[in-house]
Amino acid sequence: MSALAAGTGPTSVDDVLARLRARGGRVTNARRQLLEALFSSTGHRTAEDLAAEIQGRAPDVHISTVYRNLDELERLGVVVHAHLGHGPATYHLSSHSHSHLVCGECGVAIEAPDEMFTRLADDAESSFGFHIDPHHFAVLGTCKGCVKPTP
Amino acid sequence: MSALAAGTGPTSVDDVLARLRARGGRVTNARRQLLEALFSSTGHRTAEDLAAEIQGRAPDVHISTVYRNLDELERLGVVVHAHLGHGPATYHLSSHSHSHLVCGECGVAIEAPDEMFTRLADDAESSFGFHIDPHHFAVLGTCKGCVKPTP
DNA sequence: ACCCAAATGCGAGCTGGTTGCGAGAGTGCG
DNA sequence: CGCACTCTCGCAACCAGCTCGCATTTGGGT
Repeated sequence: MSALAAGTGPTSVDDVLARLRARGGRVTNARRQLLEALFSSTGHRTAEDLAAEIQGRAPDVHISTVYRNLDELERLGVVVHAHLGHGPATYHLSSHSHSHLVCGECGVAIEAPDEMFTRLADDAESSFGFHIDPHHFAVLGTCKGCVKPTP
Repeated sequence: MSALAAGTGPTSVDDVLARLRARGGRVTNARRQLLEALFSSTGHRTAEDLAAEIQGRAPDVHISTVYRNLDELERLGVVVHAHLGHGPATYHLSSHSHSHLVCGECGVAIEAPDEMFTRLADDAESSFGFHIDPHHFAVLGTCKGCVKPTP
């Protein structure tokens, strides 16, 4: 672990809002709603998904506001986004960050332990001086259940 | 290597055109141009890029035709596409297939030897029964030159 | 209570790619 | 060679997933 979250583990909605305020930011309804949506689930959420949940409670929070705030929270180190395939990006709290194995057939996303990547990381470092971030893009492949898809 | 290209190493434009014809497909100018563009370079080409080259010689080949033919060639096993980051997909002959390490700062794409992924592949297989395809999505990270970007 | 920068809602715009359609052109067959 | 069959093409419209400009609203320090 290194540049990942640099001591920025977000612990609660209020914690993040405080940090936002400390930075000169403001605590708005849209932000509180977004953070509540993010803290209330552990999974991979798309922006649209989050917007839909928020709009259930606060109908005129616009999706562009959701994008802007996800961006802002990402700059703050509170959330990260990852690409799990051809579809939309998924967002989650940086404290839940991990790598993914995504099945190209059925789309299932397996959360892989980081240790699985340490040897690849070492190799890339020693061969190319390249420091990998395995969290951002999923590794494509075929899952157990799809390995024999043609009946 | 296994499902990758199943004996389908394309050797020349005419070889592929013959295979296309054998399948009930037709040999058209757009297809010949596309194949020539693909065979004449080794790098990562975007659809737009290929279209531009083709349009230099055959101006009314439409980009949608390029997309459709890239698709078709992919189904044939002649080309593959890979995602090297947030931008457009890149296409190349399946015989040039390889993995990539892409720098999130400067965008450079390093072609990584497949052996670098064998241990990750083994781990994923034994832990999850998951068969990885490291060619399709690049691994993000930071390259040698960008590792100390803040002066 | 006042003020003003920060944030919002809204719609238009952008990139990358897909699709429906009618016209046109390869290819097998006679 | 010429016909017919159907594959493919060019085109424009469309779609997803974001992003941006702008006028308006609002949080919060004083």
